[in-house]
Amino acid sequence: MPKKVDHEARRREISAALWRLANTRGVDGVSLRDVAAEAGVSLGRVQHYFRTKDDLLLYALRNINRLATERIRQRIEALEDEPTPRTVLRACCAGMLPLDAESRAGLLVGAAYYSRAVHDPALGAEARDGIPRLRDFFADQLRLAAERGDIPPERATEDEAMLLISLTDGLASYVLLGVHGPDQALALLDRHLTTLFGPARPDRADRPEGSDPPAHPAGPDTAGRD
Amino acid sequence: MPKKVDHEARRREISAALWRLANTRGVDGVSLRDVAAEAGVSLGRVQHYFRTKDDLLLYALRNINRLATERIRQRIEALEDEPTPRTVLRACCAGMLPLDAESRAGLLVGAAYYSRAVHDPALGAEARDGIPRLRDFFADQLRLAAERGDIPPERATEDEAMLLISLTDGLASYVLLGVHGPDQALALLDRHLTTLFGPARPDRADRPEGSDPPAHPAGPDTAGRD
DNA sequence: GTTTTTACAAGTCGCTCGTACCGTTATAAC
DNA sequence: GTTATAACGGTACGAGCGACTTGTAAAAAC
Repeated sequence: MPKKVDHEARRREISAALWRLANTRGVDGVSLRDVAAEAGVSLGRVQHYFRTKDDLLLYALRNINRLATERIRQRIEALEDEPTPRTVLRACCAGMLPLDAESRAGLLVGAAYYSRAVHDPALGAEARDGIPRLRDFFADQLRLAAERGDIPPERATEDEAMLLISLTDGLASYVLLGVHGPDQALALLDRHLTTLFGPARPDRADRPEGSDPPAHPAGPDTAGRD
Repeated sequence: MPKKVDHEARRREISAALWRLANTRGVDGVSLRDVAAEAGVSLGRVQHYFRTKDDLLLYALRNINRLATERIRQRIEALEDEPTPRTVLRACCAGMLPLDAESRAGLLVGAAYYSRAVHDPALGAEARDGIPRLRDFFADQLRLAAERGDIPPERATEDEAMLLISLTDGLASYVLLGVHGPDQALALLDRHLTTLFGPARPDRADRPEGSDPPAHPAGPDTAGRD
């Protein structure tokens, strides 16, 4: 047999090129030739590693989701040793917002996929299936918060979790559209969390918002700007 | 001069055909020939009324937004003679959700545009400019509510308005994706409004949600199902 | 050293796309 | 009637698309 190459690595390289292009042009505006050129390889190579264009698209979407999940997980682990549910939830939501170039790119590509997923069942299922897991995780955190007395028990529900996810998603999409900036989105998120948890407790390091200051001076989970 | 036709009407007919197709295939998946066929006219006619494809797309988007605005306005006017700010806001938000076939189609097309608007400045501006007006309107309603003592004054802000808009947008996008149904989205919206306004007041006809019932038995602003 | 198989590169095919152009008809102005 | 022009329908063009096929080099297996 001939030289063995790392298939998975090659596929990642190619899908990375796809992201870079889809980032500025949308998924539908990218051809296989574009991807090949961006990746600096031949069209034949792209087709060697992905049977069809849909193959490539699906693979890239899966990886986008995987990376996003990983990014959020790291954000959580980067928190202080014993984070409160509130801090965990804030880190999760912040991870879903386009706060830095990388997450912005990921969301931009995700948005491009979204409009396809709405019509394409295969993509739709892929985009959909992460949500329930996220919701359950959020709900767990809310229940934890209720046990600690941080929030009233009647708000520790899956509905409340879904509300938080939907809100964050809406905030993110408006950042991408340019309706408001990443910092405003974060401030709005904090405002919602404050109505949920009440003003941030003084026995905790995470700061609430005052009347108008930026609401997040330099927390460990605060990403840089766009 | 030859026979005079209603240009505006023709343009509307053609863009209506575009919507019908974009509804199931996305904007990028629709060609001018498709539009012509769907509208039952020749390609030449489409080109006669829209110089380029972008012309058609932009016109259709403007009309989508106009119709959506109109639909919401009608929802508000359909309310009881002296609606509370809460009722008005609920009607607005409900109007932004895909509750019936028409609004679902509109949002589906809007979603298809969204992923283009993120990259295309012209479309982006078009999609963006309605938001501030909506936010201001929401904020006015919140201030009105604060004057009536329905909500605490510190929540009658433009931030709170933006929060409500973002949440509704997120809810809508998840309905389109199939994460949850229209009724669940409405229930979640009501949950948020309840945390804002408190449990629905008994001196008002608008019903709150109980523990699990559909949360909106037969209000005048409750659209049919999908 | 021969064979076999992988990893490509390059070219080609059939198709669809947006756009441009041309021809025809019908009507309003004169 | 004649003419001018809007309102089309039909067709053609060049580009770009995804998919496919073929050619080739090289390394692992024997």
